[in-house]
Amino acid sequence: MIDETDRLRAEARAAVLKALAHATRIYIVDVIEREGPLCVCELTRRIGADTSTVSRHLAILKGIGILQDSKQGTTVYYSLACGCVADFLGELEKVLSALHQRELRRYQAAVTG
Amino acid sequence: MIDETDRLRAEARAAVLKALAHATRIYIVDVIEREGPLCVCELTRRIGADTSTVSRHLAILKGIGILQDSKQGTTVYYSLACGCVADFLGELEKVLSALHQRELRRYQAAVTG
DNA sequence: ATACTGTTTGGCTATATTGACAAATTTGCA
DNA sequence: TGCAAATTTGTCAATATAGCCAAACAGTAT
Repeated sequence: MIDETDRLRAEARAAVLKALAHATRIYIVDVIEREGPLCVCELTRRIGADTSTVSRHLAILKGIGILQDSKQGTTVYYSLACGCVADFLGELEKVLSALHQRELRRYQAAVTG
Repeated sequence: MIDETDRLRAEARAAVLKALAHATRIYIVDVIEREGPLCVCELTRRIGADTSTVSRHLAILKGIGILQDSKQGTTVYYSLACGCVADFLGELEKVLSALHQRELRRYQAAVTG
């Protein structure tokens, strides 16, 4: 049976991945990483969903510790809680392009017969 | 509104993250990365779930292109389809420990008052 | 106090995910 | 041919997730 340490590690990793595993949330992290802190209303404008929906996505990212918030008046700005996320996104992008390469090769092979 | 390119990138990233965002699946990838190709029955033994459940998790990972399979008799061995996954797991681990550090500091701050 | 803006939360429906069991499939072998 | 082992697939119930609307909440200014 699976080792207890391995199981706990798998669950911790899965929790972080789950927090990021949504197009809206990964977009939020990406755009904040590129442009710096943004408020809920600005993110809502860009995403085009209900404010409440965006707020809930932000709460998830804050909950896991990836984002932090700071209030200025009625406006809440969200920013990255740790720089490590940028490297993570970089590796994710590498995985993505590797998978894409494989996809292309498989397609070539299928066409070539 | 959100840029079309950004939206597509976010969805592609989310798809990969979703495939990995489950304790059982991230465990599977991790153990195969450490020990090499393993068959469904061996993985089932370690995970302790129904064979059909494990098989479905494997199908998800194969579907996104992270794993590949090869049949030997009635046995199916699953292996990593690309080495890039190891680096990805490494960065994930860094994120995790950074979040853990923050957690600790927050705890310290709470105790110290 | 009232009104206004920005944000979060309650409540609900719709959809997706997970996991087990049973049944079907594939392959090897007597 | 027929049995056994390994794996996949059909089906379904339980649970989780996502989204919206409406309502509550927090600041700011009139």
